[in-house]
Amino acid sequence: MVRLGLCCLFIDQPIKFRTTTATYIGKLPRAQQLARLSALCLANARALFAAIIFCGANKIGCFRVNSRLWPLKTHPEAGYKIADLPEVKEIKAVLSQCRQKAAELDVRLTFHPDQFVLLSSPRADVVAGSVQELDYQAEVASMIGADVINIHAGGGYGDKAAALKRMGKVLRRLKIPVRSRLTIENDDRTYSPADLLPFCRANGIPMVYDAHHHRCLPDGLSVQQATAEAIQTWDREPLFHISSPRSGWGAKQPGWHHDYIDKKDFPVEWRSLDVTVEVEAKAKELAVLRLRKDLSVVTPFRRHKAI
DNA sequence: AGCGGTCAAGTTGAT
DNA sequence: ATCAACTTGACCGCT
Repeated sequence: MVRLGLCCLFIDQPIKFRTTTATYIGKLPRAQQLARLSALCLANARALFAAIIFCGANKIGCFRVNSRLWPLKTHPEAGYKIADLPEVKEIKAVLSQCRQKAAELDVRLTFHPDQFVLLSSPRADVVAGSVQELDYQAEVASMIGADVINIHAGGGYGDKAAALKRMGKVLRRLKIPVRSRLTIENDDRTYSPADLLPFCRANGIPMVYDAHHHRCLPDGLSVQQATAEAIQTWDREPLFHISSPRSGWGAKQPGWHHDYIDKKDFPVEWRSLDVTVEVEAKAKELAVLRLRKDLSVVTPFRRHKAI
């Protein structure tokens, strides 16, 4: 019943996503920059195709796509349009194959923009950069058929209600490809499910429920309550996150991720649900495969609702 | 081939 | 003040 998801990388499979640095790219003439970036984008498109094949063959029903699939896409100097890359046709063709293969194998695709994407920041430049990054990820998401772009609510800035209000105003200005995919996840420091659920309901944003973060930042809601309320915010298959603490729940840093998932950390309330659970564990595909074995959950042939 | 230094970005909490 | 974490170590340049 539960669809397990793999996050971004492999440790055992020879599937690698490549990247570069702005410092290195900045030393090249523009034509060489674009040639280099083009090669990376094409290599990453092919790696994504291989990742989808692997997931399909191993009954991993979801794959989270690396934010750097197109490296430096929104960088102020090195940034580029995909149409400017010499191999744009090949890149688009492979990504189209990714979409088709993911649909055929029922591998759900998601994005999780990194920590710099903050719609609640009081700084206009931070919000503008965040929107640019979301536009980029939505461009790729549209090409490959990904239905989720999941972010955190950001910092508290000493006044969480004001921060959420700022984010609410930004939401109304997002373009459809971003807005229709955007989800918000509870984090382990600032925003609990109780903080986010009213906001998500009011704004029609699905909430990604992370049970590990919820344990790190409790709010009076039980796992069962948070689960039920999170599901209510979704108009398609809900998305949850699971991870285990590196050094136990009593450690100073329970938020740090372990290599694998301790099956006791997987909420029993989730076992019979039709949901996607992304596995955040450093052992990557090995952790997903071990967790499925531990849970004796077989990913069924069940399609999620695409956008 | 191996290894050390470096990498765009924001915010938080530990040290 | 610095650092590590965050969805993730990868890459360049020197030896």
